[in-house]
Amino acid sequence: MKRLKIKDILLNSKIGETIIAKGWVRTKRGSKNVNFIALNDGSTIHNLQIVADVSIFDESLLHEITTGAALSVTGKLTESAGGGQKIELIAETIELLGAADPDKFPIQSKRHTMEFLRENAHLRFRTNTFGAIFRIRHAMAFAIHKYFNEKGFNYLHTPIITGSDAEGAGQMFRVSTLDPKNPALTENGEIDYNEDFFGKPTNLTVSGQLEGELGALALGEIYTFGPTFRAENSNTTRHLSEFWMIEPEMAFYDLKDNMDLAEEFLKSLIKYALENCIDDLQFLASRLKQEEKSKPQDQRSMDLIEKLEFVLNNDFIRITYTEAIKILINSKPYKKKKFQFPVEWGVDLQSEHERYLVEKHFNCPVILTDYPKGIKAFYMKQNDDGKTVGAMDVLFPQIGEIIGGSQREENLEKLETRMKEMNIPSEEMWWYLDTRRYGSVEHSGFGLGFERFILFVTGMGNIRDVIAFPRTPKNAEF
RNA sequence: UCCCUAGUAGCUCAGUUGGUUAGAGCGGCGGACUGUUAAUCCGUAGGUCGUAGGUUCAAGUCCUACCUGGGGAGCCA
Repeated sequence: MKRLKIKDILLNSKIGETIIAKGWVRTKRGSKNVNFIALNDGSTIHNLQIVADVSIFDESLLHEITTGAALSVTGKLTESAGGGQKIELIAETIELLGAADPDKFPIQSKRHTMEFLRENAHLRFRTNTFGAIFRIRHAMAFAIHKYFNEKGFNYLHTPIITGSDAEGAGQMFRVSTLDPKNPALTENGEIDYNEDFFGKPTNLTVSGQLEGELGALALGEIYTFGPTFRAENSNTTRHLSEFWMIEPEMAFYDLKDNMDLAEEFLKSLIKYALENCIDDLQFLASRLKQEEKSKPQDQRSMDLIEKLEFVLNNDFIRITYTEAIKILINSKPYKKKKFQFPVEWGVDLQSEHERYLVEKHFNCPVILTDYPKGIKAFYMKQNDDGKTVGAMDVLFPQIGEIIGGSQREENLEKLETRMKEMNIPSEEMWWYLDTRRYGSVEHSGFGLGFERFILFVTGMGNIRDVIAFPRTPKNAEF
């Protein structure tokens, strides 16, 4: 007899069949004659109810069936006599695969705080919430590859270790094999990187974009999907030191093509989640609703599934940075001096401004384009007005910037001038500039923060709860 | 990094203007119960009050420093 997964048992198995199920005990309830065991094997949010007649099992065995224990159960499927489920398994044999000392096992069959579960990240997979989150996370990773594959994009593996410090996306983690206590020194007493593993200073990547462009300008369309590292001392609900990023890069795409792709891409992922993860989404939605009950009426947000459907069925608002500034200057909070930070053309928008636009003014995802060149990266396409660049940021309610992208500057001269202005060492970037020397074409790309997107789909509030083992300043446990 | 806030039983929390032996619910354990749904009922054990100093006759409670968590801001995806 073959072991069946609980998902398949609940979906396909027939009343009267004798089967084997294996999994972990969520709860056990008992009375004099019969014990009920909720068994979960991670294949679905739903549990299989095991019915154990007390008279046919050893008392010591039943005693060891506690929350967290692993069991193998053989029995016959029957229509459930109780109300909570359609079918249940009448146990004939129960094998205790692994006990879980009830005095020590930290996960109880009750609500735990997210903080407590974060400290028990090795066991939190065994809760309904984290089971749902990680099944959805997997489904979204799969849907990303599926989407790009179907569009003819090539998955490009850009390096994790980079010798370039010109990516300009923030503080980097150094990669070195030098002895930190006694590093090789030059005659001047400085660290001699010639003696280091790669013969030069190296770091963990903060973006695969520059290498991605090299691939796109030959393969046509590529995407990367890999870990990204930022050594910034950020302590927020939306930042990780190690996170996953998806970076498509497309030849012959202008800014509008780029936006169209970003919007279609995000919607296809949401659609996939609604079509394939509805059980888990419904669980998270009801969990969220429970949590919202403690909040004041005006701070409650839309139902999770309604929110996903709303984003799926509505066009993203597309406006330029310049138009956004006008809207902000005419806004109530601006006139009442409620904004903490100034609003004027040329300064970067603060999250209070983005939140106003997305959550109050439009109440819809917004794509902001054509930012002042002074606040954006060197590689962005310089517009004809001489003041702005072809950038685009996709802003989502509650989360803020979920995608940052741009059309890339393909003109060698303009790019070199801009690099000089921004003190970017162009000698080190010879390989990047070569793409503009030989057969340069217009191209575009963007970066999607995977965990930020998972936050949106799951409705979770803290980015540390949508990655298995979060790395943040002062925390690299597990 | 800055601002705010918290740290008391395995978990979630209460603990009054400083005052005797620090409490509750859940969980655990023991028992009861004809099918439960986070079962229910009765009983029971369980504490270096984050750490180190200080003030005081007396500190869980006040002060200082540090550590850790949470929320917000900045940096960004």
